[in-house]
Amino acid sequence: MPELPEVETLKNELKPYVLGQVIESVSVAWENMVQGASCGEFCTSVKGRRVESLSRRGKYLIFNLDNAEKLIIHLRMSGSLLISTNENEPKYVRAAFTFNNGSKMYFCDPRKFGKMRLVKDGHEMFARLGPEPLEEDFTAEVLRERLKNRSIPIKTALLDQSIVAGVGNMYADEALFEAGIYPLSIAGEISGEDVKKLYRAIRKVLRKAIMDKGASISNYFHPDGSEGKAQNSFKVAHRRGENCVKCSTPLGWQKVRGRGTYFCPKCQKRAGKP
DNA sequence: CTATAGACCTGACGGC
DNA sequence: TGCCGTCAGGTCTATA
Repeated sequence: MPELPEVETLKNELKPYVLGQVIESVSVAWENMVQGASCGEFCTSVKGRRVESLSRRGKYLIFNLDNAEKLIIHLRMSGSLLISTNENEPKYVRAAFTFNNGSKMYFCDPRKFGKMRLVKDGHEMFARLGPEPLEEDFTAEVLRERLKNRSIPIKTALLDQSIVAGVGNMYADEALFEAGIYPLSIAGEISGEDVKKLYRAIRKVLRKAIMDKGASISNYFHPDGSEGKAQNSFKVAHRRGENCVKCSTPLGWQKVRGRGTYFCPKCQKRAGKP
């Protein structure tokens, strides 16, 4: 489920359940999801810590703990965090946190790609992440500079977290459609005008998705079991076989560096050199 | 340094 | 029904 809008929504929706709570215990069913320490060390260190605040960096969800350590969770492809206040346990539970009010937070993940780790404050975990696309310091000029001299497809560049943090496969496709840019355009060859369009498109698409509380596809649910509706506004992503909302041309699909890519072959022109 | 396959995992779905 | 191939919202690693 996780791209920036989904993680941002998750952060907001988890707050009422976890802020101020003390983690009484942790159990881990899939040990490979713990990084940076052994499973036992991880559980021992987390136990007894109070959650002071939640934050987000790129697609990482951060639990700021009362001892200045941070519990960092990445949901990767199929992870979700579910809150339960009763005995019902969801499917695919890979780790479970029990809070002092009796509620539980389940880290569910069918594909077992999700990761979590505990880091000290000031850890350089995020050193290589690019700018936050919704922050003020991310400008069209910054984007242009980061795409300069790159000979990779723009679709691939948008997925590179060191260029911009938080954009994933769905919102990369949506942003490129919004900007009218062909996904295989070479990143470094895109004109200044088109980079501006792309910059605006990225922010527009992400903001809209956050207002819609993220996308719920592939059985993803919010912590309380509700669903987001961002997918209902998708114009190209996951719309294989449908027609373009602007020009009615059948949408295209192809793999770009291994990732399924949806686009309109008519509206999205190759940017820069022909 | 940059760029690209491969690896990590499981489930759902379409075709035969 | 079963089997097989493809696809799924991500990122790390090894290799040119």
